[in-house]
Amino acid sequence: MIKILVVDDEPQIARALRINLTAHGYEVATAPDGAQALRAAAALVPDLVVLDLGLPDMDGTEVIAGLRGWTSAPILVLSGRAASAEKIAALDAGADDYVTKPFDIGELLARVRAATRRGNAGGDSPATEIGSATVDLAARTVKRDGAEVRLTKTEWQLLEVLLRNPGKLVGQRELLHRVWGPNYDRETNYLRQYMAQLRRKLEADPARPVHLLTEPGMGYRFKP
Amino acid sequence: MIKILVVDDEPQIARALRINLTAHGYEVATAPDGAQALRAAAALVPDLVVLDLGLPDMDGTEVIAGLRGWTSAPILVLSGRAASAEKIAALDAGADDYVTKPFDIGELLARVRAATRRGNAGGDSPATEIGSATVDLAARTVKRDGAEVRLTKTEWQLLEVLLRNPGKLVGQRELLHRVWGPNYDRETNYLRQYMAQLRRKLEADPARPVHLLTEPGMGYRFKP
DNA sequence: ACCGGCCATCAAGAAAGCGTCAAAGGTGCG
DNA sequence: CGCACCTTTGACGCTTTCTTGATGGCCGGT
Repeated sequence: MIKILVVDDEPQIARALRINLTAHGYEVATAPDGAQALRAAAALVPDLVVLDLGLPDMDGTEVIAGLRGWTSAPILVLSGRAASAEKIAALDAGADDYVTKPFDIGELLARVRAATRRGNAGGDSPATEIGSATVDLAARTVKRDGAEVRLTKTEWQLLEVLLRNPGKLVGQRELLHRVWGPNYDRETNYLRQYMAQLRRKLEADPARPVHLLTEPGMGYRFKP
Repeated sequence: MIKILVVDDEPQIARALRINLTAHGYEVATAPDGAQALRAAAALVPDLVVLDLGLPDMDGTEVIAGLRGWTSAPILVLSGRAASAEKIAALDAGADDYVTKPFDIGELLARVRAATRRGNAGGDSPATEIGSATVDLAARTVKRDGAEVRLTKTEWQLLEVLLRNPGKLVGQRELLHRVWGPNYDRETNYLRQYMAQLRRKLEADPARPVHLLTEPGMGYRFKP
């Protein structure tokens, strides 16, 4: 979850931002002035800071400088002042973007996405645990006891369908359709063949599977 | 020297930008339309692109998409339209900033500084190790045992996609799309050809690659 | 207890994908 | 205009993977 720190002394604006950002899946914290903003930033280590320049206790550039001392998280400045000199000062102090009030909330969200996109570029992907093995669907890697395990294309496709429906039973026909195509309905021997291979590569005891389970007559199930 | 590509169909604006940017120590190239912009970007590999959205031949978001396939250099959009929907579309297409005309040249320069600062200090160590070879994506250089290794344009594009996803599997369709364009889907022989050349130039034992790996039936992977 | 259905496992032949070599178009440059 | 380099093709062994068939075990129904 991406953490955003909103710094604004006007409660209604802070509240509006919090609601909008939270609704879009961000984790939001707020601070009403510069001192608390710096403290909150140190405690939370946010991934992005939305900073109003019109704070009661400190100058905006000081806050930026205080943040830039130890973090390189993007800083998106809000301000009522449209003067170019103000913008230049903020940007050169270390801000990444500058939006003048009144602002369109959709545009602000787009700028937030643009700013966070860069940080996410080399990011990690979610991994699923299967007993002693770790499966990374995005990277297409499997690690087991530190060693890499290689899966073939068909094995990946089958495993992916199961892992994307954790705990749920997936019918044999659905598995066949998703992996081999709509013309395959009754080739359950394919499933047996490849489930056995997956178990051999992932389960601690392939003969007695714990996570890749067979539901006789119906299908298969991945149990986390 | 930081290279900037200015894309604008209005000669006086392009000229004004070139003069101002050059005066501030940047190396500037210009392009009057989208097609030439993409060609110039491929040839120059700029560190930043200033892009006017009102181009005669292509939609602005198409140009952004075309650039984003190749490079992750910051894109600063200029536009006469102040509508939020336009801004959101451009930012979500991959732009990093959006400035409406008429703009203050000082502010633009500050935004250029902010965008380039992020690229330099953003924590990305531009040098990647591949066995005995050292690849610098930003400088477009490869050194191996002290000697320079030359890569062709296509080789660079292919290598860049892989290196930007370290450890991750990149599907062959995605590789074809990113390097040769969206009309290439099944020309896996291209991939074989160029992967072989890259391995010959980078791997210690091209016949038994350690870093540029093949995942049969799926794609290729760069393993650090 | 017998039988039939379903599943796991093993063992081939068939097919697809990969690496490599070689050579024909294109393009830019001197 | 010719040259050099890069890109695009084509073809051929070779390995890996997919497909297919056969065998034996487990379980519920008769």
